[in-house]
Amino acid sequence: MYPFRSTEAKWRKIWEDNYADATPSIVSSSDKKCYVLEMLPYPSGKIHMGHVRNYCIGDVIARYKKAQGYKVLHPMGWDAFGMPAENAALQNGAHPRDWTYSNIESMKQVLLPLGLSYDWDREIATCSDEYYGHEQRLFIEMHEKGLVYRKDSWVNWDPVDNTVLANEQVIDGKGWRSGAVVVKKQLEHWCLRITAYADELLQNLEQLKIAEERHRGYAVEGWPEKVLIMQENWIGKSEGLSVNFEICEGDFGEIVALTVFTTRPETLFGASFCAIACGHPLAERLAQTDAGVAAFIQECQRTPATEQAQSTAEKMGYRSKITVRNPINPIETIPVFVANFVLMEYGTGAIFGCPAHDERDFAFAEKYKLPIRSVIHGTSDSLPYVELDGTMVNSSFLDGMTVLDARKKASDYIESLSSGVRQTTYRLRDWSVSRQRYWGCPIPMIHCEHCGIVPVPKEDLPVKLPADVSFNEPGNPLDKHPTWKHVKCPKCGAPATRETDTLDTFFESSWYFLRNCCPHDAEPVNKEALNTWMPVDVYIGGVEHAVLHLLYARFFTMVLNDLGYINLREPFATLMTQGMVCHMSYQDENGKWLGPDEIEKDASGGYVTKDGGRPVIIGRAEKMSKSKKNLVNPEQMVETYGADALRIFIMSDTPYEKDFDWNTEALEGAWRYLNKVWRICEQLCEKYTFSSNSNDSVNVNDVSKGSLLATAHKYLQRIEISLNENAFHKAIALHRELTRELEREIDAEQGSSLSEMAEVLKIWISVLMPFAPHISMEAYHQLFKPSDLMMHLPWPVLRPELAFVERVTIAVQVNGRLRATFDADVDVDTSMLSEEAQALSGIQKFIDGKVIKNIVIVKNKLVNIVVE
RNA sequence: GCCCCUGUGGCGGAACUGGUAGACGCGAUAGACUCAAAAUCUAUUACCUUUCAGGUGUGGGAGUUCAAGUCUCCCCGGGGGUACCA
Repeated sequence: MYPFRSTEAKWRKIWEDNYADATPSIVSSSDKKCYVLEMLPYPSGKIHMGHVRNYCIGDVIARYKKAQGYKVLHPMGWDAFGMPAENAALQNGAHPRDWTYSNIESMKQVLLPLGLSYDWDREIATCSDEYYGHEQRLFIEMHEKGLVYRKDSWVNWDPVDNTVLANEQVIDGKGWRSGAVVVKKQLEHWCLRITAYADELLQNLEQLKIAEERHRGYAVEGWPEKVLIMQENWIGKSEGLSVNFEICEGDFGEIVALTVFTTRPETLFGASFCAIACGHPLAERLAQTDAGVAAFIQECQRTPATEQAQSTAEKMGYRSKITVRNPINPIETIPVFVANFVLMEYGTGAIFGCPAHDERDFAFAEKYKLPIRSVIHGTSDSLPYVELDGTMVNSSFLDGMTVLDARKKASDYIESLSSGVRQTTYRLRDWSVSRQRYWGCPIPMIHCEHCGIVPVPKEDLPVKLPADVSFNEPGNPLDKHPTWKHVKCPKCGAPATRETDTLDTFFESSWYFLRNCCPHDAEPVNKEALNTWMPVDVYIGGVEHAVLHLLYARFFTMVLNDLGYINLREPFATLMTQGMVCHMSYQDENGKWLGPDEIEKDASGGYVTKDGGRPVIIGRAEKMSKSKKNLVNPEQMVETYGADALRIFIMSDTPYEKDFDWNTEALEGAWRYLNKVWRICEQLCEKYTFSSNSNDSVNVNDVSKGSLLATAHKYLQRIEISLNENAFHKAIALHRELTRELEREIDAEQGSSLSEMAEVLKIWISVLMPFAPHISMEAYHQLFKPSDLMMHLPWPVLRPELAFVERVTIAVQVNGRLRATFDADVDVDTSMLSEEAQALSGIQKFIDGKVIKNIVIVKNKLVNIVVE
């Protein structure tokens, strides 16, 4: 039995004592680097299987790259600010700092036994004054650049706790802790001008599709398509035209025209109505004189304000008494509706409707019997026709043009009339970073009655959080602190107050990957270190960060480039989003979640509750969560089966990007496999004595075809391919096949020479090392007894001439059905294949007495004989 | 609603540019070893039949092809994102 406990402890100690995973320095330009990074965890106190999966993926890549001779940067840190620390303070009186640091410590005690190759010397906790002090300096420099500003806008406000709540903390319109009805409150807060980068954030998505080859040495997918699409939608750029429709009747004071925004100016000739939002100034004016409009607006306001209710509400409109004139087609006037589906917040709060080419407008026109006039002759006659291929019709001077040409021409025309301007709108909003919370980075600003807002002088940084705070009163402890906020104005010396808002925790995670390159530098970042290590070559994390974190981090990189700190615009060359770790969940007949320890098998093999034998409903595998009681504790698994077994298991069976179904029996299978590996090693140690410097490789000419060494190289080649495409589960499957080949040779007692066997075993053990490092190191040392202790194993050098396949199996089909196979030399002449196939006895009976119409021969693959 | 992904044995999943479907693992069945159990090893494991052989099979239906899990069209199921964005 493989003594995994002692072996794993032994190797962890060796690695630790020898700083085996210290980040190497890059000395020459020929050094290849690889920066492997996993999204930094929040120190909640528990390491769960999702973390384990995330870090195992990163570690396999880091170790593989290291073995291949890359200089690898593989750091770990803690995203340590945030609300849970304050909630803990409220619940059990622990200081957020103590709570956070003790969680970090306990999580680290679970991570260390996994044998992850982190350079712990670079560990960062974002709540350290050192880290957030640098962050404050970046904030001030952004302020100097005009990228930070104060803004008045609406926030979720809990009137009992006197605090802003995040959207996630508003449940059914009530504060999650106080239960008070959350109100919208207008508040001054700090914003980052991310919209200034909207265009670049959007445009660069294109280049993120493919990772630049120089970072990996082979072509590889950059970012997953779905993440790129999500970011694109989030930024939501639309280019169009705002057009003024002259109001034909009535006097509305300063309002003489209705301005609408459109992305389809080419369809202006198809306009048959305009619609405005209930909150539009014109609607309010109309309501004063038109009781029908007023009643309609009231009716709309009865719909609950939740997004859910609004989006499912029926689309309704009310036809006002006024009409407007379409500037492109002034001989016609069209009616104006007040409509519940037009949003005041987007565009101008007014639209024109072209029913023939927009689904919603079409439905609206049918409902209110409005004209539907097609202006695009497209590839289909059914309406609405929303495609863009086609030619313009019924559109005066646009007739005959393509849609895109007409769009340009119509826009030019409207602009020449001064009836509108081209306009680009974005869905992306500036990033509000103020939080009325204690456990965050203090915003380094001072409010002075005389000088206004004054940044804290850089030499006074960091602005440290006070340790002595009370959570007994509601509201922001910083604001309530007796002394902390009172300072002198750095400019005029008059009494002034500190900003008591702290930064959103996404701020810390927006630049930690840069700090990781130079965690001990006196400056926020060190340009040379960034030039060396950035970009992150492989970034691994959950898809839930597809938009916010990854967008903010990209934004920061661009800003830090503009501030002169770094020489690149995009921080992450490749992004890998791993799937969730799921587990079977159980419920009783009342829907109460049951843990595995609360159920048992009954006589018929079904599950019942231990308590009372009530029936148990077995749910599908769901994401592990405390509430569903389907958690599996990683610590316990390492204790029972060892780190290597857990590592190899979690990388097996399922592609990394898909959800992973936990299965403790299969983990046991991985444990059995490692025991087998160990048993084989023990046998080999008895049988062979390898000289410690048996590094001379076997001459190719001395290796016989079909020998184990040739087989090992074939597997090495396939394993490399699998690893290069991040198909870790396939690499493990191939290793198991190779193990079987090795066992077969041992059983057969046949003949690889000593040096052949040495090379075979080096391949066999070294390719296992990224997955199961402890057992691999131990096995290697037992077998080869190197004179100096090794910290890592080098990746075996593939010998393509040995990996070359000499014999292939040819499939023989008759009329496309497989009837036989035979072996042939690779690349044998096609006519030979044909003859041999027809001569096979198993084939004769299918072709005897029939006319052969055709024979399809695919070299090295198959012969298909077509008869009759 | 729209967009994206996905559908292969009891289960997780393999299958390079269309070319032997089910690698590898889990589970299951039988056997060996054992006083017995565990561990280990061997064999079988898509389905059906008249089983030294043949037929059917990759959600369903059509099509292209000598050949379709793979390509095209239609339909159905599952998952995710997003939402009146003009």
